[in-house]
Amino acid sequence: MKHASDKPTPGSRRDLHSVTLEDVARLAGVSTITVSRALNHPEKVAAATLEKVNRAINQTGYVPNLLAGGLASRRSRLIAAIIPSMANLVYAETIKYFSERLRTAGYQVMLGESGYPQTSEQSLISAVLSRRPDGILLTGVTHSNDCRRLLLGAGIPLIEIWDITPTPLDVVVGFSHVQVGEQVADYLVDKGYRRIGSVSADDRRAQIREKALLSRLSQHGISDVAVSQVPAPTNLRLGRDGVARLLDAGFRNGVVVCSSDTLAQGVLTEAQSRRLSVPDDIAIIGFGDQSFAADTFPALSTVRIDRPRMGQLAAEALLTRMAGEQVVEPVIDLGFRIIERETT
Amino acid sequence: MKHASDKPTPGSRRDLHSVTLEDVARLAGVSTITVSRALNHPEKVAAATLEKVNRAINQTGYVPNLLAGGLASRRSRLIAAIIPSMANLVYAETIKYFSERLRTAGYQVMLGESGYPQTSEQSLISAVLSRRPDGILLTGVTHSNDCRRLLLGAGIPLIEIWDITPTPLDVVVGFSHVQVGEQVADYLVDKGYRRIGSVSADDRRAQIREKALLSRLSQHGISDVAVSQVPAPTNLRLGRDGVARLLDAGFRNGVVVCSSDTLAQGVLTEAQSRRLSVPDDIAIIGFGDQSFAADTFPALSTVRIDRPRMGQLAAEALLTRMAGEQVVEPVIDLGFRIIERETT
DNA sequence: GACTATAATGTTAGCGCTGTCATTTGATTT
DNA sequence: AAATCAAATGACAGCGCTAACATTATAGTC
Repeated sequence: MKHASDKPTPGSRRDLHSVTLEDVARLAGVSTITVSRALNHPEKVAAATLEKVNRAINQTGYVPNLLAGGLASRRSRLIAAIIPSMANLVYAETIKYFSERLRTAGYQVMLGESGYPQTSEQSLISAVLSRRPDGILLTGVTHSNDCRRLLLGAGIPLIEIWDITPTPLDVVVGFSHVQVGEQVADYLVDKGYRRIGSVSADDRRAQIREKALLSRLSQHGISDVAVSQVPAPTNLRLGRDGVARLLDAGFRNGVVVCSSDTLAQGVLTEAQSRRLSVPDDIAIIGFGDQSFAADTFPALSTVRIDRPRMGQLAAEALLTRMAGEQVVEPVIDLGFRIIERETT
Repeated sequence: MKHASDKPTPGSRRDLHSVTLEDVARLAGVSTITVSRALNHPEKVAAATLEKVNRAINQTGYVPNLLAGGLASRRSRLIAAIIPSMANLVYAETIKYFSERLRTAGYQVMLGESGYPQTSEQSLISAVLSRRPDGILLTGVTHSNDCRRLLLGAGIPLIEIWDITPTPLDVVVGFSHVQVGEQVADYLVDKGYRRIGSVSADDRRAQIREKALLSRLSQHGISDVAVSQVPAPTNLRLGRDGVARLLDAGFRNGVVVCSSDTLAQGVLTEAQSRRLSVPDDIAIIGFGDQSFAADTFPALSTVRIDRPRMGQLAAEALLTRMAGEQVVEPVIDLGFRIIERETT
């Protein structure tokens, strides 16, 4: 028997929340299923009944229990989004648009961070799946075999983003990091740069871009590229330190390719602190076109990814798949654009 | 009997996941409750049985269903954290430490963003409560009456952060924004500054700091403070524009107080673009001591909030409350520290 | 060796909701 | 007026799990 103490102290196990559908139904003088319908399929309920039910809901302060609802209907209305890190705004923006679209469709997005080395991606995915999400958004296209098995086994729609692959688990929305590296190489050579340096994070996609950059540069006859690797996640300090190594080794009058705008801003800062003129003494190109890139001084040249669109398209694709339909084009290449501003 | 088609197409409604406790129990030759115990209270199960069960779990690829578990046990092992915006790294870091601690205790943290004007905080909280979290972290201490009612009615532990109040809903971990404003005023006056400007976001806590700043300054006999308000969330551009208004109105040889480090970085950038020397022509102080603050050029003076500690203490308090215990000190003032670097 | 304490496991009854199918009601048709 | 149909509502079972109690096996006591 639940026993009420005088004060509804939060944390007391006496679940004030246990206003259930049944309580509402009783008050409204209808059956529980009618209340359920009033909530989930109001069009199937007579207007007068609907009103009675709504009044009862307000009176009781009823808050539906989606654990129960999800269990019964096998639809949790939960979407899991797995990103490397919340601390990287590059992902945050995609997720923002993704969530926004899904929220309007009645889903809640739950975030999972895969960037923690302590917990394996495998156990993250397990934890996430135990909430029985209706769909999953994954950042990146590389997954261990165990993860693939888990994910595929869940039998729910899977969207991969931030990369592209001819063989997605289900649907992929992204762009080619190889192409980014190559086009940046072409762009820089085209602009007349011959001395080229790279400050790049050690994460997989940054490495792919760098590798593609280097290989394309060597096709252009440039093979003595100064490379400085820094650990992900990136920050101003890492950019400064990364370019400092290059500079201290004599790098000058060239362009530094950075694997993120944050790194690029660090490079810019270091250049300023050494009274180097940008882009004359040292040119810089970033990656991501984050909001601050246009507003640094001088304004940062970078590679623009349409992150809002990535989030929206991912959401649309997921919605389509969750409706049980096939997506017309399961591999969506968003492309990218080199934005020339003042640092190159 | 589950029937596998050739390809386990994700999205097909045939729930491959429906490996249940019962399947595992049958395979292991025990009852379902024993499997449940092996998972949740392994110390109560004989070692040999535990091994049998684990083998069966691996063989079947069983993934627990926390919707069912949560419904039955009335413990979802879910914590909701409500922050104004993911896009603000100031919150992200607190949340990071908060989540980390809770993860080790077996909880998952679900994020909710309250910063979206479209959806009311009220409906956000409703949505969140419908997942029956075991606890909630709230950013800020100001809530509408409806929200208070909802939150208190949920009967779960509530932690408020990023501010302080003598009357928390349950437990609050934060610091006094009024004190920040006052101490910054004292510090600047003490340093000899007499011309003072403010570039501040229009969010509640920033406004409190600004108000306290102004009122303390006027106690010091300084009342002609140039104020420039910008909309939250802040970014570099807003900082530049905000200070530009001040500068264009003739502000010079003074210090600009910013409501965030991001804004301060924008001010710094604008100063650079105008070839103003910092701190001589214009001094700057930020707020937050985000990771980049120490690495700008010149390095940014700011107000340090111990965000990791805020997250950890919030987690500890929540854990204590969820264990049914009372927190010794329900109002935890973390304080803050003015960090003098090179811009003041 | 009968008796008690303890550890290990099982049985039963829901948790709060929704899918499915059944029933009732009133309107429409012929 | 009987037959037909759609709209509105309800009864019932069960989603997958665990709390609470019941039972059985094992060890410890005198």
